[in-house]
Amino acid sequence: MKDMQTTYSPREFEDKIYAEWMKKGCFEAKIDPAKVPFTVMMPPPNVTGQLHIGHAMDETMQDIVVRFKRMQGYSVLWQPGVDHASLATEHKIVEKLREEGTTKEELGREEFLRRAWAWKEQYGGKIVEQLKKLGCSCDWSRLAFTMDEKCSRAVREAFFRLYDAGLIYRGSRIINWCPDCKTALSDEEVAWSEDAGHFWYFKYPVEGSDEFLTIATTRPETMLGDTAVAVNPADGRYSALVGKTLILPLVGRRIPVVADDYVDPAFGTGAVKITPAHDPNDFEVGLRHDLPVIRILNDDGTVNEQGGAYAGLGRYEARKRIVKDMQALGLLVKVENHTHNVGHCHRCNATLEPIVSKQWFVSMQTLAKPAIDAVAKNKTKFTPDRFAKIYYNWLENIRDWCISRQLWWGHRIPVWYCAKCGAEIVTPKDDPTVCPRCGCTELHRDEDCLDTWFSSALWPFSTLGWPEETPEYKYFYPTDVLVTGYDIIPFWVMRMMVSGIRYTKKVPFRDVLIHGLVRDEQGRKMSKSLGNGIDPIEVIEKYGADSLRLALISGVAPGNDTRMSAAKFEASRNFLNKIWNASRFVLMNAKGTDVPKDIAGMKLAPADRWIISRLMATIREVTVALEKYDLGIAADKLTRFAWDDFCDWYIELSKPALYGDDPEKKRLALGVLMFVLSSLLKLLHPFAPYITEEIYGYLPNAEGMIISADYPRYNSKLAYKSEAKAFEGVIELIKAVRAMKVAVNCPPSKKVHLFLVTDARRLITVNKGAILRLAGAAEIDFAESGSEAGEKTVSQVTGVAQIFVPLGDLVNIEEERARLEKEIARIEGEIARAEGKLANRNFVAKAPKKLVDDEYAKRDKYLEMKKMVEEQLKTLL
RNA sequence: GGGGGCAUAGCUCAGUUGGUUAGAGCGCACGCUUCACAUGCGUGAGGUCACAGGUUCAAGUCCUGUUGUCCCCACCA
Repeated sequence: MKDMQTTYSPREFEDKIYAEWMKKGCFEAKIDPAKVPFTVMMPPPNVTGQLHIGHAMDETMQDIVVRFKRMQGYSVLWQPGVDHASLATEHKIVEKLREEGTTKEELGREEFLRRAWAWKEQYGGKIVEQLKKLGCSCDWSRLAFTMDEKCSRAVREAFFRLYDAGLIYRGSRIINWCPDCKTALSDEEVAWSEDAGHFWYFKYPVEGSDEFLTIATTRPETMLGDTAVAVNPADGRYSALVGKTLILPLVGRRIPVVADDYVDPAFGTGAVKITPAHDPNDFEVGLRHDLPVIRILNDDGTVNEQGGAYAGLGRYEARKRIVKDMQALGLLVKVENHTHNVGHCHRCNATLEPIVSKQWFVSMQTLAKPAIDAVAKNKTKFTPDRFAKIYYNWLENIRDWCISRQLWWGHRIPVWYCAKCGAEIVTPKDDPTVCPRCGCTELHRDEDCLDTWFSSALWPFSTLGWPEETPEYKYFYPTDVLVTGYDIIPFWVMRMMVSGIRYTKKVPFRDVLIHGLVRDEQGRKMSKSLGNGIDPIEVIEKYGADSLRLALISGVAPGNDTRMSAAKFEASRNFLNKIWNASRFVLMNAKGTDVPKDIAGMKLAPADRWIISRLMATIREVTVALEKYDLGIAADKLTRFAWDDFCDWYIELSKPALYGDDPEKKRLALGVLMFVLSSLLKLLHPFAPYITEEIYGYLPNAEGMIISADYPRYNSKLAYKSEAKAFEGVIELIKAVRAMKVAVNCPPSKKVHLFLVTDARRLITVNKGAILRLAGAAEIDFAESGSEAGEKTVSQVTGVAQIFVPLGDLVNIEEERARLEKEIARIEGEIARAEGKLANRNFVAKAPKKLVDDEYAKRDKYLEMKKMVEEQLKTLL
């Protein structure tokens, strides 16, 4: 066995260890009837995507839970996969085609798709390699893709079932149209921003009079499609005009003035031009008043033939010309600056146009109800539970979901139209060839694709083979926990719940663990335009994957956003370096000593029992925290135990035995060190899999790999509560001596002589070596009183002993007296606080007895301490 | 307009069903080449837990309100 290197250098072993895990099939999910399954579905990253820091956090959280459960003995499936991301991917390919000087239309659908698949094969899946670097322990042999055969079948089946139930329909509605991507977007895909714009006031002449009606608009070009002007029925200013006819300027169309509650009399002029084809509210008004719908824009955002003289102009050019022309006619009243919310394409950021268009929709209301109930009845629980409110909020106000996209990369809508009779044909499996209504064989398939989220919504079961009742599906479904960010609750969580319940009659997951966003050092969102993103792969190269993982979950409360910076990676790296060196220390000394099998049967010293007691407490705390998905708390408890208790105290406490000449004591100390170290490594493994696996490999006779080890379990026989508490007295004593030395400027290297007045002579004698070493003392004498230490002494009262240190000329009597007076003041404060509480009759009567007793004991302890310090002070007068 | 988050040490944040003296990391001060580790060790300074009420024997924690701040939804043309 080679020795460990002096510093933690993750690059030396991380890749090697991952390769070993893969080689041994450590992540493979097995259907094992003897075990309880535990299933997690990885939110599939975009196939063309790069791992960003947000993914890294999401995947780290999943990996921690999954490794924990695997070690606990569950049969774990962590299902990985990637998403075809229809719009994002098609956008990239179109860009590339543009660079080559061609377009998708020129290539044609078939050739375009051939290119897209080739591109996916070449550039896709890079993210899989990045996930491996992070240490993700998913079952790669089951890697799924939302467009693979399995998932495509599920999509087809799901579409058929909804269509068959009348829950999918095709209709003309106002949708969000991206003129650059030339596709519809769902409401959820719209990115809103406050943009500076203008408010143009136009006069529309009233037919057969000299009057005008003034309206205000932010999009003058849409006037080409106006088919009415609306006013509020209660608005006295305009009541005479209701029912009259206006002449739409520039176009000459006769349009009515209608009364509708939708109009806010206090906003603008109180009169609204109505363009049913290009505004969702206007569309509704149009339906109520039976107005014509005149679409004036082409798919690319240019004005169509309805625009008369403006036909062919781009939307902004048309706007300019119309304003100019209105002004020329004297119909422009005024222009105001106006900032308003404008929708943008989440992919290309182009300003969206609301356009009336024939699209496919899923009616959501009936589907939403069971999904709401499932959470209300706790069949699925959100962690933290406040996110259930957000979920309800969405589902209770749900609108129909536009699922058609004018794209080619994706699941083509499985609807055929008969060329002869126009019948719509939808089948669950095979493509139809004959119209069932008229027998015609000329069928045309719908040109459009489904929204990517339609297939993502099926992810928890499509990956398991649904609609087939595969063994995987039966064993691993429903899944246990879904881990994702709060930003995709509406896109994904909600839709998985809806589809899962609809198709499988079961909730797709029992828990939803929601996390926040990773922000930059200044709390800003990371974005390409700001260039403030942190590349997780760079972090891994510099600090190691384990450091990255720890940094991402430490000090973060569930669901909260977190800021990342180099300081955090360094802190984690420093901690892991500490673990590395502590392990190195133990293993260097252990030289083949095995981890003892029966720790309780050994003759343990007080310090041993203390560290084992602390270990047990930590096991319990960490396990409880992990079961509640409190990853930040779990990591904190582990860090405190590892660094403070084990490294700073126990290792130092064990040195006298290790370096002493009693082989039995040495053997015992090594046994405890090995036991605690191996337990610690296991506890830490879900958080920092690489370093723990690497160190585990250095343990003598370590059976296999740490990944397959059992997670440590709390053992009440090893709790040693009262003994551990007693030993805290020794720690307190050591700390007191150190502080005394600092207070009187005694150099640490100068060993002092301790005189102790104490009842705990046995405890101190047993731990004498450790006390001498850690407190920086040369000798300990027990005394009946401080005077035995001489005239000039520094003293301190602790719970276990009264400490006297003769420090000769080093002691400045004045300073020491001041120090003691300060100490008395502190003690008096404590006494006053305790007595105040005890003077409260209600406290004594109503608080739990233990608390009251503790308070009495505390008061008495401080009264005693005060007496002792006062006596000491007298000797200095 | 509707909903939600946050407000705790100089900075970034924890604080697990209300219960000892409110914690960590970084920073700061002083001191340490102690044979695992200076990516370290020891000691310390630093907090009226945003504000005002309330519930309770007991509130950083629960309730109400106020202020500040951030986010999501809605989208007044």
